[in-house]
Amino acid sequence: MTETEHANLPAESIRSRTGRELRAVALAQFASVGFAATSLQHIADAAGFSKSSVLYHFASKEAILTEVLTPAIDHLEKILDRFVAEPDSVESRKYFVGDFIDFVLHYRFELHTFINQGQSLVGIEVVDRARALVVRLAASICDEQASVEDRLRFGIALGGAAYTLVAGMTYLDDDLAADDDLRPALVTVLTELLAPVSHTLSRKQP
Amino acid sequence: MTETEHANLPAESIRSRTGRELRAVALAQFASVGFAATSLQHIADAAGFSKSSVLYHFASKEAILTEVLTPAIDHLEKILDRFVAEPDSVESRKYFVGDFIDFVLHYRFELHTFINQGQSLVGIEVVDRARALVVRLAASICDEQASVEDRLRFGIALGGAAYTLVAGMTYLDDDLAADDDLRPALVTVLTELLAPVSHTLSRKQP
DNA sequence: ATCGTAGCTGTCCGATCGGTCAGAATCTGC
DNA sequence: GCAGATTCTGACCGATCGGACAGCTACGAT
Repeated sequence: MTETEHANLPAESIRSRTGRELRAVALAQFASVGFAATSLQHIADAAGFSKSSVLYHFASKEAILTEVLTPAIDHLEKILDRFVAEPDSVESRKYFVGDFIDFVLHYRFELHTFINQGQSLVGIEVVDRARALVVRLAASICDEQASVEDRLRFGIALGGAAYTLVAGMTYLDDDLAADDDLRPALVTVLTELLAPVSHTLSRKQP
Repeated sequence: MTETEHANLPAESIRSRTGRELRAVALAQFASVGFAATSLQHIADAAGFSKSSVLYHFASKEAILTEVLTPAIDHLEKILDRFVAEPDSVESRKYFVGDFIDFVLHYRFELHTFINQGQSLVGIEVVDRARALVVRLAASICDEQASVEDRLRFGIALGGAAYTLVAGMTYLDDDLAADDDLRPALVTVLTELLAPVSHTLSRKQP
């Protein structure tokens, strides 16, 4: 954002600025140490506010999670809807993989949160919605007669991508890489992983 | 275990039987809902004992985690030691992937626990030991000049396998498959994922 | 029968947690 | 400047947590 652009924008309200900061801090903590291990006090401390201030802006801890995850889940739903609306083809597969990778790169922390903690967060509406989307995603990539290997390929692609962009970063000496470097590599690896699966697909879940 | 074998074994002591049951229940819960979200009371309820009984058998919650994870980490260390002790070759790689897959299949819940919750459990000695092993594993598969794609391949292989055998099972209609079916599929997929990496390796970490 | 020990339990404790609420501080529009 | 609204805060609450500890029961050895 250049100085010129800044001058043309309305000043951000305190409420939306504080809310934005709190959401960012919360998401980072949910993704790194988990929802259960993230306390409101930790979020408050990391953002430089009081716990009461956190609760002024969000009705509850769960409400924070909902606000933090909803944009990602909305987006996933959108690209999945588009994918299943088209007749299955190598082209539509390819297009979807591209969409999915952009999604993963953009919403890596959200993805990591609901993928790796989904089981402990069952019953929370936004997480249940995410889980339903994953089931639908699985069904659109692997049909009911999918082989063990196909299912593994899907699971490894999804879980591996979710893991390696977030948790995996803590195991390597450096940050993983810039998105510009990651994207082509992800395309290569995920395309390769899922390529055999595409040859066995007989139908797509609507 | 046949009846004959049973007759030749000393009766299991109450202590070791109770301890075994508690460990099994704890591991299942640590892997499914996470360490932080698993309470001693939950473990006790699931195993049919009181919380005090849990603490009679284990000094603390952390002590349970240590006892539960140590066998897996010992085993991972062993196969990794063996791998790095040999000169790098396609053969030793192949052998290691086989060892690793057996490890993953046998210790899937332990792996899932320390892979996906490592960050929230930093500072716990057994987890730090596991994390150090993963760093060492990464270094033995990817050298310092590893490409972005190689690192991704490693991360997706590790994180994906850890995820799909545990959490991934909750997203599919059925249990994934028997180990006899899983193993060859894992060999295929992980070998394929890591095959390009093997061609770029220049040295192994001792 | 008696004693010591293993195994188990309920009660209690201090700490932490998510959340409530009243009040103070700051901001905004007139 | 003033009043009202917004934002922020500290004190407090009940619930849950990991863990300490005393006490009970059952069992095996003498």
